Amino acid sequence: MATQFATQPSKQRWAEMEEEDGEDLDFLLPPKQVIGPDVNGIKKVIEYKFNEDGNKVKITTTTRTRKLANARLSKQAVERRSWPKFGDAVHEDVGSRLTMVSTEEILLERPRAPGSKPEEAKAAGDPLSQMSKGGAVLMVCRTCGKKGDHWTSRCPYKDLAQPSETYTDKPPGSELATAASGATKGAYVPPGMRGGAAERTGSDMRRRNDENSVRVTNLSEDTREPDLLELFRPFGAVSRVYVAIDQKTSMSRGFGFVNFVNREDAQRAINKLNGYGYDNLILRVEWATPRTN
DNA sequence: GTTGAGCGC
Repeated sequence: MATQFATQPSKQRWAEMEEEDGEDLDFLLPPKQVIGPDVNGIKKVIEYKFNEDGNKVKITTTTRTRKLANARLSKQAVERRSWPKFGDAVHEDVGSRLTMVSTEEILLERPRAPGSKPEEAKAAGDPLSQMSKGGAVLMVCRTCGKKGDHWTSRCPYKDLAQPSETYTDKPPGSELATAASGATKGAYVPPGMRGGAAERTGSDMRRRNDENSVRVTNLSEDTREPDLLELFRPFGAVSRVYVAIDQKTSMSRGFGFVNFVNREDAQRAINKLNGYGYDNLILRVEWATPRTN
């Protein structure tokens, strides 16, 4: 090759010619042909090109024009186009095609965007304090301030008294005590947890927190521990949140546990959140049986 | 249908 160039410097290889002067060779090709569009909207374009090897190639492109797309509309759709215009388009010609672009601002927020929860929880500290947060959303619960999850009327916390934080601030006969005792019926209470909390002595209350363990099942697979904490925190001090993770797939197994410092808070959470729709699923919230090891 | 990890004298 090198010697070729040396003896015949003006002669170039095909490949090089095509790269550098390819456009100039187009005159060697037959002209581009356009056929149609026919009655069906089919349009054919026949072109000729040189391929990589320098050979002439015929390229046929078949396209459908918009006319065909219209022709394929249902008869009803076509008929609708002849209807008189109404509304803002009332002054338009019958045959005119008018597309209205809404200027209304519609803000959509993914209610549970991945990773949004922990920061939000950290920043707000408490879901109840999120009420003061600004921002345009479609749905903001006026009771708990949670956005995009439920309306005020569906809020699981809506008729909930302030969560109890300590053991000593609950006078007997208060709304809290009433709610706790009234809600007990129907729900399974493990033997170790039976009996009113008010009757408990100081030593009973110093039980391990695991005793106030609440099992949450039917969680959506993208529910994480911060989400559970956010969901259960309004009922009272939460000592532990756990979401079971499949070791193989590292996906949620759809259940978890929440431990409350106070048993009665756990009971109220069970009463309020069992059967509560969360992420399109109906939660099951019950007392957890002690873990077996 | 659905009930947790890991520690290791």
